[in-house]
Amino acid sequence: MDFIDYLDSRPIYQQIADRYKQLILIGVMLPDEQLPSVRKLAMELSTNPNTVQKAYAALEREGYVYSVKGRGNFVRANETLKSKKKEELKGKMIDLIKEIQAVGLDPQELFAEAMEEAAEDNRD
Amino acid sequence: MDFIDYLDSRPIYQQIADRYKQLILIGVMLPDEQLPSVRKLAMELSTNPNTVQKAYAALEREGYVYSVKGRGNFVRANETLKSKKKEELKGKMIDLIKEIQAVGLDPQELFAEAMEEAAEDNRD
Amino acid sequence: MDFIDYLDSRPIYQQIADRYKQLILIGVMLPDEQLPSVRKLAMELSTNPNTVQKAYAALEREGYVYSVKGRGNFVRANETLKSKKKEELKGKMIDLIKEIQAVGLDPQELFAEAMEEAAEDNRD
Amino acid sequence: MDFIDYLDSRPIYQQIADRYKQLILIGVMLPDEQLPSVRKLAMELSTNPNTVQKAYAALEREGYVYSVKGRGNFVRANETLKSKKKEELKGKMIDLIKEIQAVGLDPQELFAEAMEEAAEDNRD
DNA sequence: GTGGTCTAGACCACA
DNA sequence: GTGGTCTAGACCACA
Repeated sequence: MDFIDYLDSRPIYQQIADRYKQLILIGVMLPDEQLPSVRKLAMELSTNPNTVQKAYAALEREGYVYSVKGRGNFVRANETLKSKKKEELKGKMIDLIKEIQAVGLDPQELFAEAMEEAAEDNRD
Repeated sequence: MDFIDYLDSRPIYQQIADRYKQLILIGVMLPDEQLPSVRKLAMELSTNPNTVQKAYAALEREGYVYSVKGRGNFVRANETLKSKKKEELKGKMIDLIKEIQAVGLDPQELFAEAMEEAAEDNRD
Repeated sequence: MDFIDYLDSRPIYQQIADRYKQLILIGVMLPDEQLPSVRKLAMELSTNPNTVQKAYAALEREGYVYSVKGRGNFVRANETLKSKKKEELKGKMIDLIKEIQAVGLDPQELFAEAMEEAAEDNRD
Repeated sequence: MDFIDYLDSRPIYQQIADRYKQLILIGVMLPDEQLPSVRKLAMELSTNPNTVQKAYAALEREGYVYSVKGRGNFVRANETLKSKKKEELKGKMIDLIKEIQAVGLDPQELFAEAMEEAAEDNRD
């Protein structure tokens, strides 16, 4: 259950937030389901409560969860979340496409090759 | 000629390195051509010489330039550079594809939409 | 009858107190009418009795109800209540007006626009 | 220059952020002007650098400043900021209007009285 | 020097 | 018990 990767260049609070975004978007965590308490998750991940707090604050700010004082953090009904995440990912894809074009390569070809390799990785 | 964008989230040394990588890959800078001296470029960009030094070090480490003590930095023959850059970009693309799949979206569809929007941006 | 909104940023005890203030001010609850017991209301709202207790204490402190030991909580005669609430709201309005002026906007114009939008919301 | 008010119910980081929002919106701080460094402002306000950091992070997230690693935080060109702030304030005004209507008072009348009193306060 | 992240630990409001 | 804020102090990347 330990999903912190110290080799990952993303800061810890970001990894935690990203992980929960994913769990919410794919429906593993359902609306109004409670997230682990700040302290409990900090213990489980052997990290500092402040770090978890920072992750939860980001999740609330971006509309993934709502926080009730004295009760805990809960998953928000995710009406628009998926399309928001899609826009975010599309933005990343556009940036990458431009970077590819900037050095004179063909995005379509590179995408196709990457899809193949990604499929191979998944088979492992 | 000022190619530093302070609104860009990449650190400055990274922006400088990326810019020269691009110039070399697309052939604007030719093999054995000399890069501006650290001091001169630092002046031109009104940035810290340490920063330019760091960018040049990165370029050398990644094989884009070679450095001659007391003479300066020069563009390497770019035989294998292009394929190396391609691998780097493919790696990024694979990561992004996995992120897209992780939230249950279709990479092919998202790529197609991103290509359209990137084309629109270029028309501006 | 459940008037707690977990998406509301106000703490729960505050929401309960505000709700009763409103019921009393508009005359739905009449002078000397008894409020539900702490336990009963806590059950109805599936919340903590401490929370209801805190709401009732606030109502008493602000003069909306009086408490009789061993009997319960009762609505106070609302002679001056309405004008007190009005002063409270006017205080909030003054703060908001000052905040609007502090950034160089026109309170009158903003108020007019807000009134229109509030009317639209009510039509829903 | 000390703009922290310990009697204010807003948290310190919020007060700092609000103060700079105001300075930027009314044009006291101009685009690309540098904010005091995190450490320096913390010293000036006798508060903790983390608290200032939190305020600056909020300002960046909301588009008021941009942050350059190793250089500092700078005011962003405020094209859309003013209209964003206006919407924020209008939202507050709408909430307040609804609260006024909920207890059967007349928002227009209360607004007029508040304007008068706000004017008196300013004369002090 | 600059900003950003993190730990350890305290304290408060709230349920 | 819960979340939120804050202090003190360390450490890292970057300019």
